Amino acid sequence: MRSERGQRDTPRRRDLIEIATDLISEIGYEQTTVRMIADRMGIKSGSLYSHISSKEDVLYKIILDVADDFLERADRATEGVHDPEERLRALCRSHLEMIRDRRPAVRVYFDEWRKLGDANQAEVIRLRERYEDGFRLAIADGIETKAFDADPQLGARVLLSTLNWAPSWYVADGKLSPREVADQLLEVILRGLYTRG
Amino acid sequence: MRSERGQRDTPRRRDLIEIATDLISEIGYEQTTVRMIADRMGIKSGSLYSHISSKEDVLYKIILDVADDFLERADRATEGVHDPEERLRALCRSHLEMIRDRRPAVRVYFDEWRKLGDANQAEVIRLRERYEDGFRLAIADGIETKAFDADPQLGARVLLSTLNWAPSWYVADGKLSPREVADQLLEVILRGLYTRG
DNA sequence: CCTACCGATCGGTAGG
DNA sequence: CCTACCGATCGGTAGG
Repeated sequence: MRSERGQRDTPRRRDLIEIATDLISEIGYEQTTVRMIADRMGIKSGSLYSHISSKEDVLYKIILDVADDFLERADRATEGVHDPEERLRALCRSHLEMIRDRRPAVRVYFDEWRKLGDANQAEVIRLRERYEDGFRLAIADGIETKAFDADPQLGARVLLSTLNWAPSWYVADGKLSPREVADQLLEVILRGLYTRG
Repeated sequence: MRSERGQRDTPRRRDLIEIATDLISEIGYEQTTVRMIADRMGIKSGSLYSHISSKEDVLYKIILDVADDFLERADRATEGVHDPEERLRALCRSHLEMIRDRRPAVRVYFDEWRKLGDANQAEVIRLRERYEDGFRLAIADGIETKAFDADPQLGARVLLSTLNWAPSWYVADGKLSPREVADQLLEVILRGLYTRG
């Protein structure tokens, strides 16, 4: 039962995860060695294994945490918001805020999830689907209330593609806030979805 | 001078590149070993080096070729087309055709370009920028001729994000042709860019 | 294209 | 958390 110690959430383990997140986001999961992580922690590589059970465990922890955070933020942002357009706006803002707040972890989430084993990968996909369904539902609702007019799948595809690609173009340099960017983005996309009539 | 032999474009070398493309697209660059490539060619791993000079050379060849192909197809597709909207339509169709025709190589292009060394990476970025500029120019032209009304950067961002993310959602399963998908996509995005007046 | 091998490095473990 | 190490595997080379 001693291996359970490695799974508990201790401050030292959190350090490890944060250091690993930075490294993996910079040079990739495969190129990040357990020795690099240990070096930055100021310990020997063998000592890592009193905090973790394997290298993949670290990756899984990082990615799962991002998936959860995306979902939690989305839930909080849309709490009590019923208008479909306002829901979409809140979801987009929340998404961009997440990128702003946790850029390295978000990069790992998008770039490295394929490196997980099959079971872990399946869980991440499940969470991502649940997250994206929030967007799809808001768009479908918008169409039902006759505010939008378009293939809901197509509209969701355009919006989610733009958001999923956002780590490549959205730099939180202080010039534009997540709120402003989300509003600009939705101005174009919603106008495209609105019925002409 | 003997190492030059490894750089020439021979049928055997083309086999190697194709096999490597499939492997890398399936399991990633790092996980693909020179021994796996050699196995699929039916030779020993050491013998690979009469065709290539290094593993990264293979990756660079694959990615550079995709970047070139994207550009060539775009040039051909827009030859003599002057209307901005028609140019955009041709560019989108060409992009989706490329994904349909060369999916594994395209995946390597999008997923693995960061694994290249700095110099090679810079060249790939240069070509990608040139490719994307074709889209940006068409949108800017559309705005200048008063057909579109929006921040050209924003419109290009939405369109290019959707296209760059397309390997994740566009499956050429025979149901929808690149032409049909491009038209549907542009219907939403262009409507979003069109001025209300 | 093969045999035979290289130095380096990898993730991970045993036993303090 | 350390020392000391493990078997495995990596990309690549020499010399046919």
